[in-house]
This record gives sequence, C-alpha cells and structure tokens, in this order.
Amino acid sequence: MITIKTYSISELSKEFGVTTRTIRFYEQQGLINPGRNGQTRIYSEKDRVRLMLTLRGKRLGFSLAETKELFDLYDSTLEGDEKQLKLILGILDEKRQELEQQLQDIIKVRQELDSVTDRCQKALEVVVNKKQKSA
Amino acid sequence: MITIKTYSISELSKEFGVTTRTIRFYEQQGLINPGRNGQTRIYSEKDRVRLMLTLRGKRLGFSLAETKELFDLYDSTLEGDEKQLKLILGILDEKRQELEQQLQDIIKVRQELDSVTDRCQKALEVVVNKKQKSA
DNA sequence: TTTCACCTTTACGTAAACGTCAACATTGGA
DNA sequence: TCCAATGTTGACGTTTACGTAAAGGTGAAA
Repeated sequence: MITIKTYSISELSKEFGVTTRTIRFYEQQGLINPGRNGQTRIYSEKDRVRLMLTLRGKRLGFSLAETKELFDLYDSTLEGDEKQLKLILGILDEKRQELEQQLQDIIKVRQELDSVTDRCQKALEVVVNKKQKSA
Repeated sequence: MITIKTYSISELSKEFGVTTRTIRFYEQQGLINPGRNGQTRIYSEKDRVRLMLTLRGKRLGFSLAETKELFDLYDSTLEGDEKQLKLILGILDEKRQELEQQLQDIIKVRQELDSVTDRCQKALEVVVNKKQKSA
C-alpha cells in the first residue's frame, strides 16, 4: 500500500506565505486543481508544484493567464497533432525571448543600482569627513 | 547659443510604443516632469530617460510607485544627511536582492521552458515518423 | 476660412489580483 | 456538550495602470 503526500490549504498557505484566498482564487482561475474530501480541498504534490510555479511566474511579472497558458501547453504536449505542436514550440520561443529581454533589463537595472550606490557612498564620505573635521 | 533637444508627447509615444495617455499618467504619478510651452508639454532628455527607465521597470514587474521611489532616492542622494544616506543605501541593497531573486527565477523558468520544448520536440518527431510510415 | 493634425483637461470605465466581510459546515479536544 | 480551529461558498470592495470618450484650444496648410 502506498500513500501519497497531500496538503491542506493552510499548510500551503503557510509554506508559501500567501493567503488561503489567493490559493482558492488560483483554483478558480484554473491554475491548480485540488481534489476533495467532502467539501474540503486536498492538494497533491502536483498542485503544490503548480502553486510554486505560479508564484515564481508572479515574481517575474507573468499574469495568471500567462502562467495558465503555459500549464495548458505543458498538458497538451503529449496529445497534440503536428500543427498544434509546432504552434506550441512557437509560443515557447516567444516566452524565451521575453525572458531574454528581462535578463537584459535586470543587468541594466543592476548597473544603475550600483551607480546610485556609488554616488551615495561618496556623498556619505563627504558628510562623515565634515563631521570629523568639526570634531 | 546652445539648443537642447526636446520631444513632443507623440514623439515619445512613438519611440517607446506607448500611448500618450500612458505618458500623461506617468507625469501625474510624479515619474516625469516635462516643461510647458503654453499648455503643451515639452519633454527634455531627462524626461525621456525616465520614461525609458519606467518602462524597463515595468518589464521587471516594478510598480510605478516603486520606480518613483527609486527616482526620488536618486534625486535625494546629493542633499541627504548621514542618516538619510544610510537609509538609502539600505533600500538599494534590498532592491539588489530582489533583482538577484528575479535572476534566479529567470534561470529556473528558462530551464523549465527548455524542458517543455524538449518534450514537445520529441512528441513532434513521433508524429512525423508516423506520417512517413503511413505514406 | 475651414479643415486637419495635434495638443489639452476632466472624468468615467475596466481588467487583474486579490482583500474582506458574512454566514455556515465539521471536527477534534476540554 | 460546547467551543475553537479550520474549512467552505458567495459577494462586494480595492488598488493599479491605464482605456476611452467628451469637449475644447492652436497652429499650419489648402
């Protein structure tokens, strides 16, 4: 007999630092699909992973609809016909380009942050020097 | 006599692919600060850069309020006292950590995309092989 | 002079992603 | 047995980032 690990909504809520409302909302949007025990939701490992991926997507500015699209694509890879599969490959490529753009953006913003930090540290030195002089 | 390059709202709109409504909205939120000729807005190079930075921030999921905070920090670096400067340095550090997280996220999502692409390509091969056989 | 093209302000509308009650079920302890 | 914790389904509220008219000013070209 095998037992499969499951989770309650509050467990997931605590693990990922989101409210239960959020988790139910994601279900409503078709991002996760928990089973039921009576009317109580039971989350599988797959649900947990999808929640994790959804939140990761969020940190990258993906909308829930976009993330759902990716999930749907993933689920359909095993059953699609040629045309469908080529379409999916195209969409995946677009997403990759988007990520590439974001990577470039991150690099630039990081440079800007460094530059401001530098400027800030120099201003700080000036202030501190003045203080020492006056002491 | 020196002339400084300026821009109209529609010029910027075209250059960055956003509506004039968006640009005016950013002004209302304090992100840019164009001069006026009569009641017509005149955008300086500084405005143009800030628009660019704002849009870059957007692509990384920064809210307009966050981006404005960074602009305000930048502007205050030259006049702050010691306490203020140290506070700014702290905030800059937080932002850097956020970016670091995003970078990790991008790497993971990219891996996932690659994995799905792989799976998709293999499914495609199977379909194509079948087609050849039946021909 | 009228017709464009382009600019303005004011203001209501909207989609996304939840927050925040309300009202009720159920279940394991004191 | 009763209560506290945890769960449920509505349903309305809120913030962000604009979209979308409506109503009008302004300067150049025809």
